[in-house]
Amino acid sequence: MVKEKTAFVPHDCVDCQIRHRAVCAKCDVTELEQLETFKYYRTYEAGQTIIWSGDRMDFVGSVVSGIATLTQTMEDGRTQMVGLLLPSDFVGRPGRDGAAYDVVATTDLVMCCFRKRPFEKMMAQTPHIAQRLLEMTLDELDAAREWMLVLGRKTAREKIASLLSIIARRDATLNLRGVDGEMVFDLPLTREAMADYLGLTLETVSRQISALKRDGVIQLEAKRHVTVPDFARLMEEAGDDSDGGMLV
Amino acid sequence: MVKEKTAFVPHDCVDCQIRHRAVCAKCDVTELEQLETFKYYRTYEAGQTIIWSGDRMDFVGSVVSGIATLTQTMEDGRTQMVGLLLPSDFVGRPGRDGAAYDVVATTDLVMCCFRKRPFEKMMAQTPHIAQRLLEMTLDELDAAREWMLVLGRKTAREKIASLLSIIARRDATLNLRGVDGEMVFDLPLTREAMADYLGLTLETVSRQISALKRDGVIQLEAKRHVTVPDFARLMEEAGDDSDGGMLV
DNA sequence: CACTATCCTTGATGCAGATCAAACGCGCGA
DNA sequence: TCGCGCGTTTGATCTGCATCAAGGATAGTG
Repeated sequence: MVKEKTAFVPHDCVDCQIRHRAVCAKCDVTELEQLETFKYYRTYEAGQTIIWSGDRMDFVGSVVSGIATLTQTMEDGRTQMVGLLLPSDFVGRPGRDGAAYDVVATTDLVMCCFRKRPFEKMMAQTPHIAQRLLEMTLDELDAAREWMLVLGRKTAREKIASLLSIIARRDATLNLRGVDGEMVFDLPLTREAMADYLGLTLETVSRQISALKRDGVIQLEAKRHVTVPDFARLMEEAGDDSDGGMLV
Repeated sequence: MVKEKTAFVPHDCVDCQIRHRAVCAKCDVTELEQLETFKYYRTYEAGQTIIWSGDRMDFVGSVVSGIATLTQTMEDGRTQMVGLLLPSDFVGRPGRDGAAYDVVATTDLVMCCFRKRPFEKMMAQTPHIAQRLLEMTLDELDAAREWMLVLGRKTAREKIASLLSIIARRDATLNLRGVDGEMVFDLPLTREAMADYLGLTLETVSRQISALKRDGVIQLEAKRHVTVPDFARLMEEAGDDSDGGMLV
């Protein structure tokens, strides 16, 4: 891991990269100005825990850049990832003081934080914020339910293919590319993190990735760099119907 | 199944049983009156499908009485339950036209429906509704994530114990009883539905229930009537920490 | 009353994925 | 340059749950 300080530029909301997708997406200029009065930025290094489950939270916020995971852990150490936080995703729950999950940065990460009390107060008065947060939460709920099908009913191979197709699709949207033909991207997760996401062991993840590679569904270089020659094929392997099951 | 018509009394919002927990919980009298202009009731029989995945939805609504399930199905027939709808739970997603899941009544059921367009329009103008829906959606998201841990990391025995403890706890809150010592309730689901919830086969569900009975964790009469002599013991079997992991 | 349909239980067997174990490759610091 | 640590791969073996198969209990029906 390169340890030089990531260049970090706190910025105005007006030219924020995640502005159109984050909680503040619907806010007008006045509302943004109000938000900025209790806004601050924080950076985290790859591997750093951002929030411990059970901790008191005094902020909520959005991921600006980087990737974080949301995980639950049982007493005996079994862990399950329950969410993957990408740029623009929201962290924290207005109206609740304790954190329900561990949040860990898997890459260097920048968060746009809002002090919790003022944010809650503003949310009560600003329908735009509550409305946007509702949309985002409904999307997350759909994603969680999609994931329940993966966890409950798919085979190890299908699970891996599902994860790859999600990452590929997300990466494509983020970079404004289409979802067809050849796709190339980097895995943002270790084998262990993938296992935690999929309810598998890291050995099984490794084996199934090797199998998909052997069968020509994917190619990979340097363990993390993936090429999908035929996305439809990957979708088939995931057990999804061809259109990706995306709803409007 | 007794086929006589369930007595059904459509009623005013003011004396509605689920009023304080449903989407309309925060509405004042004026808002309730407005809601009533595009409200109607529908009844369904046990086993009836309320909504087919992919169908166009022209209403949203709340379960008034009875129980329904939310399920996803893969092309080859594998199914996963992704939600259990109890009285006061919300059905449908404002802003989306197609249904994402099958909704099936597992008992006779009454729904309070709102025509979708007027509801969406009112929601845009009535912060109370969007705020309440946000709270409810956040709760569902937490439940879904809790369930991801169950699906991804728990053993069959733990899964069954988890399901039983959820039903027991929910039943206790519904009937204003405490969560300690002996608890008695009826299973609202068939073995097959439990299997679909837990990502198991119905045979495994049956075996594990028998095992829990044999080990004295539960007693049961007539296949569906459950007595839990010691709730803490059940929680242990579920692999949860003793307090039930409930957050404020 | 037998007849049928559901729902449930129990048994025998097989297999997908967990577990245990070893070793590889690469970047980094000494 | 060597060696160490981490992420990863691969192999051997074990096991929890699925699968296949049969039969029991209960309620509704002709």
